[in-house]
Amino acid sequence: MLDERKAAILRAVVEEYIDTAQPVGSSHVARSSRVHVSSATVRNDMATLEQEGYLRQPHTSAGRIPTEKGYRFFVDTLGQPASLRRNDAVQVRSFFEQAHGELEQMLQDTSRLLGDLTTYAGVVVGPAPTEATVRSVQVVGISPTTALVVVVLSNGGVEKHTIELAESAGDEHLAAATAHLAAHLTGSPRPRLASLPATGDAQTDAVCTHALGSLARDGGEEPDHVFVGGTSQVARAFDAIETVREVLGVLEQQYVVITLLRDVLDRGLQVAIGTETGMAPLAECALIVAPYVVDGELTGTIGVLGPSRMDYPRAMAAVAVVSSRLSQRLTEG
Amino acid sequence: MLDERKAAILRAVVEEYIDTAQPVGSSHVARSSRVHVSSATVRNDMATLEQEGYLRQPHTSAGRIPTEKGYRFFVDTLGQPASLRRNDAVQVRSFFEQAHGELEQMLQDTSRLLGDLTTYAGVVVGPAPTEATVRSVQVVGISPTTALVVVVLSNGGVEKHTIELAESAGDEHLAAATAHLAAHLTGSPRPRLASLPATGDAQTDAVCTHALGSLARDGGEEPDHVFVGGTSQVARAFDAIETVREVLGVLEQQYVVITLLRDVLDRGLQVAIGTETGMAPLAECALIVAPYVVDGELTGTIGVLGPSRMDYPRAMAAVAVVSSRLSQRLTEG
DNA sequence: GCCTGGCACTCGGTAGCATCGAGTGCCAGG
DNA sequence: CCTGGCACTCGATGCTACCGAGTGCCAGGC
Repeated sequence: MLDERKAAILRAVVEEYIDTAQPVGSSHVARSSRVHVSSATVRNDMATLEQEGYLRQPHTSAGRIPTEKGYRFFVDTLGQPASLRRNDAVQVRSFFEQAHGELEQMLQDTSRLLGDLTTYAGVVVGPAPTEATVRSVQVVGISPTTALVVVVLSNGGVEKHTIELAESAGDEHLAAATAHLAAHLTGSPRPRLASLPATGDAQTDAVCTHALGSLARDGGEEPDHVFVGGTSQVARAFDAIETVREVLGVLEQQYVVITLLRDVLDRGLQVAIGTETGMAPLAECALIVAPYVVDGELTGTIGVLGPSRMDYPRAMAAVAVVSSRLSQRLTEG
Repeated sequence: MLDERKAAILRAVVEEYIDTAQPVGSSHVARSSRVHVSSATVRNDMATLEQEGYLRQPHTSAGRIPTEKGYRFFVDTLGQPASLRRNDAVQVRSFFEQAHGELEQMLQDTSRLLGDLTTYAGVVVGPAPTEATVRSVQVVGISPTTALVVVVLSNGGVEKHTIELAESAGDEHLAAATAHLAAHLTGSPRPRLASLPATGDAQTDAVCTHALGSLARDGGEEPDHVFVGGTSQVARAFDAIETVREVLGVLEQQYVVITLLRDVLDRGLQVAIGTETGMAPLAECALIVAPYVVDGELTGTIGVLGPSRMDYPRAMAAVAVVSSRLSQRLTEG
């Protein structure tokens, strides 16, 4: 479609623009080592590239800026994926070596790691709790009339739900309920809506009903956890404060972020540029996503959100490495 | 200290500046209904107020802007606390009526509520886990060589820690460890570093040691949870993008945020203005804090971070109401 | 003695204008 | 088909003039 020289010129423009954020003129490209033709020739080719929609001019007598199509071409023809810089690789390694503690905390930290590596915003969507099976159920009394239902899932996730008991239930009822729930739920998928056979004891049954109800209610609609790290990077990545506002506004809406990442991934994309994200406020952004996998099962998504003039090779390398290391870390336990 | 008229003028300047973000001239103040003197008189008083450090001029021949001392005076003489607007009150009420589910999720949502109410950034510091006593301990096997230690605390918090077992321990050992740990830890404060008497079974002891070690390690240094809502509001509150970057940078550092709120509260302040926060990047900010209380015990802190020209009455009302409703909600279970 | 109207002065912001230069499109020649 | 050359465009920069909101100060009046 594009001959070799035009492709090289386009690539040079994209790279230069990513680097400087300034419209790129023909002489810059001509001087760049890759192309050995005069600036006049570059001008002609650039005019063609503009006609074909890869470049655009902010105004006459200014240099060129890549369009979405231009970035898309650049990304699609990147050749073999870049590897991380040495420093970044060290940072990733040491992060995962010392990562420990709660899953949520680790995912939160991972989003921050992504932000640090790329200087854009890092996003991590937690494992979907509904896909795991129940490993353990326990009802713990907190006060005379409240109890906590703690459910441990096979993927290492823990859910807790506060339930209120109309009349104070004794410890023996809680214990009976724990046993009853454990007997019927362990090994099955996380319940959304279900009922259990009666135990014969009214109080115990009441506790079980409350517990199940709370599991179904909260879990059914409860969104997956989303962690966003490096929001201040967003303010650094854009000059226009209005853009910063819009992007931060999007990142604040957990549900939107989840949907966004899912959609992009579902369309089989690794990179979504500008309108490809499907969100108007992200017109000047690009999003890089990758799934992560626990025990061979696709569980969550990570991503990086930056300006469309982001350093794609570097960001893609970072996302790839982090998703693979995260999968590995979560799989091994 | 300040005679009645000067105080009124100062208040008028502060209010006008909060409203318009423009330096306030003497004629504006004179026209404002509160003061019935000529602009010349106002000018004289404003000159005095400037000498005494309550106001400053961005440059000669411009209006006046409040200094930190000016804001401080304004806040200190606010009289009886404002109450929420009708809409806001409704929003708070409905929020706490439908609040349910996990504690973390609720605190997260609360930070967002604070952001929405005030149009600044809302901050919630979770209950300190170390102050609670252990209600229940359970060891659950996840894979042959990994297990999850789940600890339920008396304040409704749940901690989980992944531990890796050198050699695969059978379910019976996990059960024995659960029983052993439960027997010795239930009712005591969350362990930081402790050892248990041996059970006589080597494998069970190994599990217990791992579990305790992980509790001590992760919990000891693990910071409290911090939730920040409404970061995009920060971008709306300041014109200078550089300020936005700095403030967002601060809000990203969980540890810094915790320390900040604690410090302010420890100094007995309800409002910290500019340098009173003790943080250079927050020179143009103001912070409103309030503790919240569960079962009569001081557990966490909420706050609002905005520009020093924030709408203090409104923000203070929001923080007061939310902290009280949150306390109530958490106390009743 | 304090307030007020009046007046000269300051100085940031805006508009108009000339200049500069990076960049373009196009053309004729090798 | 590439290239050097040339006329042209137009945002950015710098300068000047001007406007007006705002100030400080002073003299007069209640």
